[in-house]
Amino acid sequence: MRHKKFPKIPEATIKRLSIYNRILNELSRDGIEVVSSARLSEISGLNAAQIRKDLTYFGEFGVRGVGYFVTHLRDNIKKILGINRQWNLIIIGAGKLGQAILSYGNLKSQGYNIVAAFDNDPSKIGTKIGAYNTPVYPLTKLKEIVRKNTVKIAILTTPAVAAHEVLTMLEEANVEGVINFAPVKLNPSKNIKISYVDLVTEFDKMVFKISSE
Amino acid sequence: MRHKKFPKIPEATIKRLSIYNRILNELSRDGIEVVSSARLSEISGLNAAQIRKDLTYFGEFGVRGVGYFVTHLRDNIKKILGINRQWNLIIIGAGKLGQAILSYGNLKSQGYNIVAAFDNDPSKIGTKIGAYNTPVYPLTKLKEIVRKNTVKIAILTTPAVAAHEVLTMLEEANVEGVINFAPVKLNPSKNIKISYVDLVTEFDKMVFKISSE
DNA sequence: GTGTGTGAACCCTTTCACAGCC
DNA sequence: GGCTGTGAAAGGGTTCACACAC
Repeated sequence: MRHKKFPKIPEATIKRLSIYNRILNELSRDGIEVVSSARLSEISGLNAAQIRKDLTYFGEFGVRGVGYFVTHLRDNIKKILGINRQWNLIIIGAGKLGQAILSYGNLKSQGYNIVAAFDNDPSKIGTKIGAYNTPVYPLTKLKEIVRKNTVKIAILTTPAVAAHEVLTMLEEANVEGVINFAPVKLNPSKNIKISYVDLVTEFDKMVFKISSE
Repeated sequence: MRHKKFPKIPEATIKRLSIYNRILNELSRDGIEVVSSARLSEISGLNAAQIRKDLTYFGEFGVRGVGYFVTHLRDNIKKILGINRQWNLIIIGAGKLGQAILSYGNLKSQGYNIVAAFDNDPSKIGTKIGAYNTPVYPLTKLKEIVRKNTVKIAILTTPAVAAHEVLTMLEEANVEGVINFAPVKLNPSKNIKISYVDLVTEFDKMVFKISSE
């Protein structure tokens, strides 16, 4: 309900806000207090007008003739994205990719807290894995742990064949969003958000770029 | 040089070709010989007209009133993308994420062969890591191994601070493309292709979607 | 009849150019 | 003077609708 007052925000704008947030964090760490859209353009490689337009979808954060105050803008972007607080996540599939994500410090430092991993491999259940010793549970515990930790987002790193079955369980547990690393289109029955991270297509795109010139 | 005869192909079309390839592989495995754009639309969730338009950028692969012959179309897409052969890759950064990619069977099965990993951690150098026992070398060996294996694509999974330094070395070794998992914009000096895989932005986008309704 | 191939229409996003404000 | 905010223009990509081929 919160942002429906902002109509028609391009998907790409959201992605760029996330990038601005990262850059502003770095500028803030370096003690820089004010930044212009021209400077942000240099750092990000994005068009300066685009940066200004992205920001004005959500308000007027800049000062004419001056620029943007770094921490003020950063804090506002965090609020807009909804990342001005911790998010509890779970991960389904404790294979290699799952373990890599569990150990990925950049998520932790951005407020993403993976509270549990799920797998059906009996040799994994009951152990703690990854850099932050995340406990591994069987999928029968899914509903309970989602409720206890108010988990809204699940990361799916199972093999493709298992993905749909897991999706049904996630829907039953009232998870609201799934970040899907399995190379299959998911067909959610409920109003659940799905996003796709597809590594093979990234490699294929790179091969095309290289091969086509 | 090969595809410059095809003018102005949307970036998104290339990504979809990769998806069509995956779906056609599955259809082929299931013994299905002919498929219509309507059926591909059901499977992929993409608009049928879009699918037809994507394909006609590169030729006329279909038969009116019939559809597309699965293996014929699949083989043509592979040729268009340049994935009708093996590609030797290297990975820089033998941390958790690097190891996960090294062990990711979907890349292997699509003809991506990671021949070596590079890291500066002395305790890793000389060992073999991941599901396919990939050898780990110091970065001083980069040029030699790239040349010996005709490597054109590198995967970058170092921490952000190291990324630029590594990029320079990759340029000197005449690598043509970099798939960058480090959360920094790279500024290549030579004509090297860079693509970005940014996990944190994916999570931020999902949080926005969930928070904004 | 059926399903592709495709110009035209539509829609969305980016970029320009400058008015407006510090 | 300098930099933001923003209508207007340009640019790209998607979808429609139907002619055309089997």
